[in-house]
Amino acid sequence: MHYNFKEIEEKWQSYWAKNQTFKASNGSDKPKYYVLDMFPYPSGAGLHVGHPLGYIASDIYARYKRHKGYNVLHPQGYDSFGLPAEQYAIQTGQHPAKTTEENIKTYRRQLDQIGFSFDWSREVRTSNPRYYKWTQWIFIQLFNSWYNKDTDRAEDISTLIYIFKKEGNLCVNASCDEDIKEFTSEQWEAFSKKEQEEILLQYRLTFLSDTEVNWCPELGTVLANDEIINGVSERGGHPVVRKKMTQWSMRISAYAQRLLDGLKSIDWPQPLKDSQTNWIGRSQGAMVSFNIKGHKNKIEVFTTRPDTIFGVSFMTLAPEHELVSQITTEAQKVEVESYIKATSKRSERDRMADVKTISGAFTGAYAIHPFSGEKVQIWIGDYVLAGYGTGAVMAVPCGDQRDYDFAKHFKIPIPNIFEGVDISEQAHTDKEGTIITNSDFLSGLSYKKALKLSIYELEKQEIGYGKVNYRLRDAVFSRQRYWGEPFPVYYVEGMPQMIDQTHLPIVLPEVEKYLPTEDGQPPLGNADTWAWDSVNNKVVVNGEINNTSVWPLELNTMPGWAGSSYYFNRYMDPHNETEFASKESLNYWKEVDLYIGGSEHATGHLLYARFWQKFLFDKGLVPVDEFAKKLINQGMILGTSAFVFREVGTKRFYSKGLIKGKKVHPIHTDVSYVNASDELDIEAFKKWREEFKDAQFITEEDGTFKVSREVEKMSKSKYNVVNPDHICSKYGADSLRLFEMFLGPLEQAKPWKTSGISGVHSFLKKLWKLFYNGEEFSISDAEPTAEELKTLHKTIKKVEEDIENFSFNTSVSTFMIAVNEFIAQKCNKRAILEPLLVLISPYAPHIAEELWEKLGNAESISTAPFPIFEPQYLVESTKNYPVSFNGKMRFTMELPLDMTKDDIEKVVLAHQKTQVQLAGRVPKKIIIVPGKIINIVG
RNA sequence: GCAGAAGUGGUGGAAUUGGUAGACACGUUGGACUUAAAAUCCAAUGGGCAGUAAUGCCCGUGCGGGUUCAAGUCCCGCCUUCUGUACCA
Repeated sequence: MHYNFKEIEEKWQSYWAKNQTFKASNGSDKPKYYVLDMFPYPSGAGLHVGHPLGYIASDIYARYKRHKGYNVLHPQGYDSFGLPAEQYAIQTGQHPAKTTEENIKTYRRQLDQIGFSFDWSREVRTSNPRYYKWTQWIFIQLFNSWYNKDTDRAEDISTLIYIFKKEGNLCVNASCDEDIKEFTSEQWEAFSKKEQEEILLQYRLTFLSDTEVNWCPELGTVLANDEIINGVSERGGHPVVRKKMTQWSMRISAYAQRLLDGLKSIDWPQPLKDSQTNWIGRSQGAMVSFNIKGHKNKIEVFTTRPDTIFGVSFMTLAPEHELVSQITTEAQKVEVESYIKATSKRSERDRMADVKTISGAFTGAYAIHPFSGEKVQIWIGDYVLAGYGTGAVMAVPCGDQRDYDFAKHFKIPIPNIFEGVDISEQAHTDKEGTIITNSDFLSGLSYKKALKLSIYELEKQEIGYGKVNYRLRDAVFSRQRYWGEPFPVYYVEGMPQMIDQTHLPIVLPEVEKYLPTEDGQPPLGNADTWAWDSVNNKVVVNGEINNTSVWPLELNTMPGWAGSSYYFNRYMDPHNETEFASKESLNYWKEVDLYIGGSEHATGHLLYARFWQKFLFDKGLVPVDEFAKKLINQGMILGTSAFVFREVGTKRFYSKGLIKGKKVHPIHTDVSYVNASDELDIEAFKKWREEFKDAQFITEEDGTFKVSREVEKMSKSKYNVVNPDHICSKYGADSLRLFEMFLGPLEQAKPWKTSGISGVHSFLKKLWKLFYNGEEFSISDAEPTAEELKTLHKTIKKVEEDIENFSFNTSVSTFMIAVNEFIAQKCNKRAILEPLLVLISPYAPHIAEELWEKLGNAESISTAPFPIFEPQYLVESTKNYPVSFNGKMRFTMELPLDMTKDDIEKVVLAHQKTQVQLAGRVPKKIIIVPGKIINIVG
């Protein structure tokens, strides 16, 4: 009977669904294991073969852990809020919920046909009100919290109010806004309710503020830094400008140090940790304030090199710096203003693209060096960024290349403060091994000592203080979009009020149009029923707004990362209506043991999720402060594009071998019209491209027309997308699963070539045939031979090691070797093939279930115990030694493993081939590593 | 510029602590079966040289050095590609 994968796969997929085979329970005698995939955004294009790669790997691991006796949680869901559904709604008027629902159906069908062992009873969708109720709830918790630096954790806002009442804010050490006024307890009590609210807002972990944001006019929304690539929007490639807006922000900066420290405790890929470390951007240094001659204002700067403070010969402010207009002298006014005008015109993108051109202007003002009292010129220049540090730098041209270039360009003096260092060509940026000179009390000191002493003196003379600075900015949390979580917020006299959590969820209102309103309000501004009745606690029509009991609701929605920042906790208890997850379920599952997903989320989702987890931990809402113990980034699957060559100016196409010397133009052709030997189906191509239906095709001598191949990112526009549906219907899900793993190491980017799938497909056919004698299912209960046991146990050993190391590609080879050997041994013994099926079952579960059932097992193979490796079957008595001469292997010799070195030496030297190799020479040295190698030197 | 990863046959890729480089596949070539095709099976397949042949020799893991009895693997110096990030004071 032949291997009918279609029938088998449908049969077992419905069996698993009907019997809820993979349903996990919150409690078991077995140890727990939580395997998670990054849940997908259900896009309209459906899945291509690149998407399931990580899901297959995690599924293999989850199934393996079940065989190993674990209670495995392996859920799946959808990150279903997002821009594409909204864009589609703008174009067609179709409600995003409907588009999303349809896309999810496609995704589910595609996922189901691959045979994943997901526990679908726990599915979550971020756009479902029953889910985003808890997203809104967490937002409220953040609003009601502040970060106490003394206890180094988030605390309830009531503890802050208590302190304010008791002693004002003078002794409060909090992560908060920078421009906070000091007040006493009496002053606090004297503030109006609104004033108190305004102050508290400066401390809350989510807060409203006027921030410079990345505004994308084309998309009509704000973008986060990680949504911008090279100065344009990640989605659509539209220009992005800076704009001031009142926005919700998340005080992630409060957690900067803990986010950094936490990286040490988690097993995540080093490149990913590095990019988070970079993104957080910790730098240690000092704040220094410089007095300005003739002004009472001071210029605050942050520097990592206070040890070089005597090398300061000028200061540079960002053109946007607030002091610029105040300090510029009459004489310099025209020059400074025209410079500011010129730089503000330059887009962010121009500034980034052009870092070589040096530009700036002198303000005419002077600062006073805090130690030497000398006059220091104050310049403005666009190499200083308004958004980093204080927007001003103390320039040390001898120690910083940008300062050096600026000084050279504007002929500003470059004093040298490094002993014995030549700075005539470039700045000296090395710290180690350099001695400071010409620096008053710092002269003669090394970098380390000078650094310490300079900070000590700054603090003693109250000129500055040591400080740690982070590049990490607070995260803007408002989006001017429709298809996102609404905020549980209404406004009373402009002050935000949280809706009581008992009234959640606040459900997204219906709108006529999904575009921003004509007066520039976000899309929710189009809603008629979007006001909060604070007496009856419900959403009512806008007409009822009376500013006494009915108030306007927030018009922004939350960003895409809101829903994905805690979903892994929700899977633990997804149907709970009273908590986002019960204490018991959280304490049982604790954290994700294995998380698989793409590295593109390094500084987005994976940072925000860690932030929320730490916050929830501080509030005692989750038991651990890192949500994923181990993380693996699966590599991208690339497409193998195909090109045909068209002669320029004609309708003639030339086969790949004939283009030499001709003027041809490559054109992408759809990869489905090309076979494994790179031959084009000309008729199919003509049909596909109407304009070429009468084109001429010049073939090779053998009559074939060959295309040229190139590896590129898999994308619709390159016609190189391979749909898993086609693979499943032609070869089956088990073949797809095996092949995706066989392509190469999980974490590596690798090209897809459909032709290779015949290898794994014929492997499955061979496996099937092991159980059949012609048409008859035939299995023997005879005792296995030593050879058969050896093959089985070396396979068990290798496969187990490979899975533990996530080396899935090599275990597929191991299966092939095993099956090839069993065929050679003509083995059809139950004692061998039954354990073999369990080994293969995580990879190719359908065929394994079918043969397992045919062997007479009543229960699904999915919880059958993993075979135990027994080393005794691999014990060898002899070794086929490679015999090398001067390191080059010449021949092999079969020798007993218990032979002594002396005996081996004697036998080898006596060997006739050894005599031939030596050709009369006497060996200088003989290296014998028992069980490994023999090397004769001489 | 900075950070990270990687360079092995025609292709994807194997190769515990340094110990027989190219496992396993794809592709290619030849053969068997077939009216034919598909499917299946068998054989060969890193490059070069010599030999009728068995076989033998030389060269080979990006490049140049080094350590070692022995290097894809370790050390030093380069080159190239990919990914991320970028005037971060």
